[in-house]
Amino acid sequence: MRSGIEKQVIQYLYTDRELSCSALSERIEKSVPMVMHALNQLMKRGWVCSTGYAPSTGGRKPLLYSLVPEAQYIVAVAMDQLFTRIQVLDWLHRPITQLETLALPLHDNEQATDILVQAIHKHLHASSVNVSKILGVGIGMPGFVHIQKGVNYTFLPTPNGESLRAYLQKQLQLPVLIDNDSSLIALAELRFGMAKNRKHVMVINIGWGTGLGMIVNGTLFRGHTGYAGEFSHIPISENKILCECGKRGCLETETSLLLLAEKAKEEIRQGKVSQLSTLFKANMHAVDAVLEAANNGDEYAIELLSDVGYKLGKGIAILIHIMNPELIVLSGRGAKAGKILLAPVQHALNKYCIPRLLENTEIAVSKLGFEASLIGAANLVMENLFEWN
Amino acid sequence: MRSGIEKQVIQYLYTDRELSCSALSERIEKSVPMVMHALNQLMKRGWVCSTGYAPSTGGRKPLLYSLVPEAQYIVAVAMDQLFTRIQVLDWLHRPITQLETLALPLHDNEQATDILVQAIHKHLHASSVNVSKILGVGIGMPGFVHIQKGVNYTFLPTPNGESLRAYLQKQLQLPVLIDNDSSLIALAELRFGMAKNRKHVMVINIGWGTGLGMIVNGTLFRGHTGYAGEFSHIPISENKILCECGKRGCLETETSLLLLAEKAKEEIRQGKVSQLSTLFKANMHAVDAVLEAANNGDEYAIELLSDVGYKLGKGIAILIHIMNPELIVLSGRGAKAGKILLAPVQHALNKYCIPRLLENTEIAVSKLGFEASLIGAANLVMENLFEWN
DNA sequence: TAAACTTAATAAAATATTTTAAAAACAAGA
DNA sequence: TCTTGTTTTTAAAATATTTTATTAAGTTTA
Repeated sequence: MRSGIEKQVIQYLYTDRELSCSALSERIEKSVPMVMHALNQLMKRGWVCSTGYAPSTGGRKPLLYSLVPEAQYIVAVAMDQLFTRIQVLDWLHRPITQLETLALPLHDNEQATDILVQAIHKHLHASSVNVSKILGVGIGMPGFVHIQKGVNYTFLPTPNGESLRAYLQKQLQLPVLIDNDSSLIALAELRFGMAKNRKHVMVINIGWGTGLGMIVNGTLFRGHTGYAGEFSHIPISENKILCECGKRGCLETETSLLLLAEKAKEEIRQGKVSQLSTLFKANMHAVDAVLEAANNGDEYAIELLSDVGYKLGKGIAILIHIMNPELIVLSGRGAKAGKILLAPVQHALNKYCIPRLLENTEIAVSKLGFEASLIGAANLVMENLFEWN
Repeated sequence: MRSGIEKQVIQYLYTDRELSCSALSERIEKSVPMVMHALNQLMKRGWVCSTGYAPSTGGRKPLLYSLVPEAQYIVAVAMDQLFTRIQVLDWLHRPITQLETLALPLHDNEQATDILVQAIHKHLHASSVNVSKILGVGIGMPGFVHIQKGVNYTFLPTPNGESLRAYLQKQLQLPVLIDNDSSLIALAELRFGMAKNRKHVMVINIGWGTGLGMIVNGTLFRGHTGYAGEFSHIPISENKILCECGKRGCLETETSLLLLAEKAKEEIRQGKVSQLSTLFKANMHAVDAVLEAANNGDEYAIELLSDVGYKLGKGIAILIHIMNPELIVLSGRGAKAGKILLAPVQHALNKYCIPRLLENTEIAVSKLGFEASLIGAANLVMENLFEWN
């Protein structure tokens, strides 16, 4: 990739699908002749093609360009503490292989890394994807991920302390990029979701725990050592419950869906009346059961989620005071029940936020939903295009 | 100012005092010939001069350049809720006039703006400063300041709703820049203090209240509508004390030095033994009395400040979790007693922070101290050089 | 103490990039 | 329908910027 312009053209076409030469020129802030040159180079390589004319806006019709979707593929991997999803996507996020979900608990799991490698290997072999067309593998994972070093300090250990990224790269014989799951969800929202073209957005990853991906000045914010957004462990609660992190009073102890599901199970056992009693027996994770029951209007499930929403809202109030974002996006697994969470979150914000700050902050539920993690993983590969060795 | 390079040369020489052409070239990321040209232009104008050779680092000695300190002056104004300081500074921050401090309470004060105007007018007249050499007036002030609009929504009202900046500009017949006081303190730390050359720094403005200026990605962070860093009103306390902002449980209710002084006065009245009983009678603000007593080793004052420090530390723990900064600077009026605050802050951080985050976060007391506000105000003018109309 | 290696400053050449000009394609109003 | 004003595209010219080469000045090593 000679010119930086070519790279930018690819990235803009990836996020915006179809753009004219002059539109690209404005975005990249380079002259039309230079962008035209880059487009011609990319067309020669077969990565870009023109896709007809856009309607005139008062003058000559602009010729539109877009990526050739099937020119290159990306392996997107979205991991959480319990499940891992794998899928090959093209440049339009269209699935090339069927989504594969495997149960892969990461906690204290020495074999996790090798299971992951085997799963990706098998996925690629089972589907007859042309491996030479694969640009790279993007993996979103929980834990303290150091992206420069390519290390995950929390999960997915490697033999003899090699960096996870290097190990995966060696095993898979493909370029591999890893990042924190919440960061990738935020990235997905920034490029393709509700945070698109926004500057300051907080994306809440409502999953087994509570994650945060921060968009600051239009880019993903990582902080000094890459661990910014440790939202779930801010000391805020007086409940004294011991958190996984070893401290007490973490926000996570009040908003974790995993803990909520435990509580629900216990109360159902003690005779609470709810749809959940049957759903819990179905082949479905307890958390998903609660989310589904709430969406079906089950009073008890709604009550449980509302409580989480209110506590979350108090945490978000802190976030708004410090960051003054224009938008808060509720995303991740819990976005399925986003509508139900929205009201109590808003309620808490009204109570805990200075009106001048709140009035300019929008609260929304992700439209990408649970797909955000996969899209973010794919996007990670695209954003780091040709920067690996 | 024709070229953007000239502006950057001025700004780098302003913050770094003396630099060689090649050092400037590296910083500005422009070739040596271009920077040389800009330097020559600026020397023709009499704003820049060469100041001898630097020691060799293995080859030819570099010729150093710096600003001509007395070429232009800046009026720096640092306001807080009770006092306003005014001083004319040169390009080396050397005082051209004597520091003037006037009591100017801003709360519910309709005349505040005109008093400010008159004070600046008088200050400039009394000292015989050549007004044509004044580049502009930089003012740091508390309240919700919207810098684009040049408006302060909290204090300093203007007749018939004109923007504060426009009004001041008209009245003073000089370019005026306004900004939030805590932001300017952070800016001062970034350019001349402990945050220099750092990327992610949180500067705590310990004053009558508790302010926060945020350095993110090496620049001052303002958020969506410019009010980022409303640290003091995060809902964190269970004390239920009604805050000025109208909410209960704000951090400010636990860390405000003004409230602390009130408490001290009350307890002294009830017979508490302390140096404070005599200091309170001196011609000194009660808050300064507490700070001084603490520095003198007064047990009661230290106890009061330690309590504030611990509460503040809990708030800072939240900040660290969200922002993952490399450095926290305790600055502002309270920095005088910074050493006393440091221990309880550190104590709270050890208790409330995830070790992995804390181990990469330095906590320090500002060396600029109370001067930061004036330096920040002057710097505000320099950073917006030639951008006004 | 001279040769070899550094770094800095300047001038000349080469390259990169933008600006301008012109042509093509289209819309809207007279 | 023709004219005028837009916008896009391409080519040519002008400008901006960097690269290279050269000279100058200094340090280090043999």
